Amino acid sequence: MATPAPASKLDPLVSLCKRRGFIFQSSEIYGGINGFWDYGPLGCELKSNIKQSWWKTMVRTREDIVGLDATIIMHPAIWKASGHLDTFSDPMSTCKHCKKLMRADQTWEMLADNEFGAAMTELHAAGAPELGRVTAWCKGRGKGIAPNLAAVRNPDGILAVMGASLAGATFRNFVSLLASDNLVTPVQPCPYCGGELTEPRPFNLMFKTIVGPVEDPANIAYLRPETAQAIFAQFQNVLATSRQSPPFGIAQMGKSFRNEVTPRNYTFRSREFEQMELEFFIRPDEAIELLCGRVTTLADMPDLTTPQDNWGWQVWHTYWVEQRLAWYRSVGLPAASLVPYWQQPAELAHYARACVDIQYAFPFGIQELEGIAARSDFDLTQHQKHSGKSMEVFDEPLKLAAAKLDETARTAFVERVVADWTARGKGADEARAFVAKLLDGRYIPHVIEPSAGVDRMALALLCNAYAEEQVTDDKGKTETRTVLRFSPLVAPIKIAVFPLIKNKPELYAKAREIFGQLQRRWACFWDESGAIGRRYRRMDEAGTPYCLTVDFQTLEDGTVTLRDRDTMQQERLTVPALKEKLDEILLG
RNA sequence: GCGGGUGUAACUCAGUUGGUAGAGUGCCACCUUGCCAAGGUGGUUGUCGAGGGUUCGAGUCCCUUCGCCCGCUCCA
Repeated sequence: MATPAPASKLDPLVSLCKRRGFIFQSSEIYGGINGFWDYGPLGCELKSNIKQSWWKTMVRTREDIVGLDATIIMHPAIWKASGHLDTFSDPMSTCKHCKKLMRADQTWEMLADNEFGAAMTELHAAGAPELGRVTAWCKGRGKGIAPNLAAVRNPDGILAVMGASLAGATFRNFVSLLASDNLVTPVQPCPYCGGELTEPRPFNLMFKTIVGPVEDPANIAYLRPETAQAIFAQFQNVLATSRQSPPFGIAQMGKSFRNEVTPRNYTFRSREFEQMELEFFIRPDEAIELLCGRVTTLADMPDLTTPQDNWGWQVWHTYWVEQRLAWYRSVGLPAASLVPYWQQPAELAHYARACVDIQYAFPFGIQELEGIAARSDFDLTQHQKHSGKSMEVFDEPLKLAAAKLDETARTAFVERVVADWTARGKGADEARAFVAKLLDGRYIPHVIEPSAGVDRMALALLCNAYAEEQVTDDKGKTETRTVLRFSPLVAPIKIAVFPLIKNKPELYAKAREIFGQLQRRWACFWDESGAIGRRYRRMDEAGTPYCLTVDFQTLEDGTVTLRDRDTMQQERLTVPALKEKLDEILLG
């Protein structure tokens, strides 16, 4: 009867993370709090290295992306405009029988779409439903289709009493009565099994707070559920001050908050988490056509290494997928562990033209690290509508290009765009207004959004790095060596410095001197206690790629030994040579 | 939110029919040590997840609650 709990595949890693100081449970001394995690001494270095690498790759080493650091709490209207206030706060119901959770406002629609609903419609359509037919169905097919419907569970008892009230009932009332155990109060039926649904409960996935000391509903604000909206809200300010114009991007890292229904899988789905997001603003394809004559699409098999003026949104989107994959590889996730997933058209949000998830093969399943969405001009348009402020850019080259068109070419272009838009289900008036602006050099930029999770990346790196290996010593004794094989680029500690023996003052002093030098460049760790082998193994568990040991030969010729974490081999080299070597490796 | 499992030292775990908590590892100090969890000596650690109840007495039995893990919903 007592089935043993299946062990989590993450358990050994969770244990190591606590033991070595990577990750602790938040508020542990008070019993913890669900969905929140703290990063200890090694964990915060790891996270910091991830973020630094991202920032360097995305912002510092590019001329077309600039940074932003916006607040976590913003004007609540932002979340109205973005759609979060509506989509993040659906009332939900749970079926008391089959335990499924669903949006309360969709239960009737779901019912209408399935076999259960069809059967109900048929029975109800008889006008004044005949008890006999209803009873027959409940005793027959109903058992398979809606096993938890009250009338199916107790057809004779319930239906006998209920006959009168069923006559003349509306469809919903009819079904609701059949779902009712007490025969009187209609209950919401579960579209999956006919069971009774709970009262709709508000499910707000956004954290609410109050701005100012007065606890008044008028002062309600939200902790941001994503960092990206601030980028849109500050779009015009950045545009005006950064001397950038599309194509260009705005990058931001920071905390976000979601009241997740089920925080699970260690830090993977946390309620407070950190994101690294880019909004890369591009010209609409119609503008590219005016500027370059035609739009480059994936069908042209473009070279994706260097951005080109004639790229359309599709090429930009794929470019960013490639760029992001390259970054994951560069910080140590093997290409084979990364699984890009192209969302099917039916899965896309209504505003998205394409979305690729970059997934990692976690021990608990293949899960998303980053989503790269082509969001068209949806977000900026929303903010323009809600704020009343223009989100357009003025594009001088575009205006000049448009001015060169003669009357026939101009008309042809307009008609082509209108035809294209109406074919995609948009209004002709809307299309004409867009073209008119475009010919004047004005448009709302489209956007490609690579949005990555810092904590998820940290977890992926930990999972990827974790290894237990069997090592056999000189005496033939075999034991397990636990090692975190981080790329040196993200390793919390880059190099540890040991005096071979601590009770020889000259040796000790020399080691301290070298440690002092190295510390100015990299995250270093000093360890003088215990045998040398033990110190090496301690650093293996911390994922430190190099250990430097100062011995008696150091005093003679200035060389030290450098021990490699992965091969456990040593090489002897001078301190300047070592600095050069590490610089080469750690510059990335 | 629902169901199942689980919670004892920093980590891994033992703890009998209820009788007042232990092992290994780690960690710290000293000695020893010329390079892979070496040896010796000494030391350190617990609201037994929390709260309540039953009892003369609860880590152990009952109730409540919280966290974690495993399954249903979410997508950074």
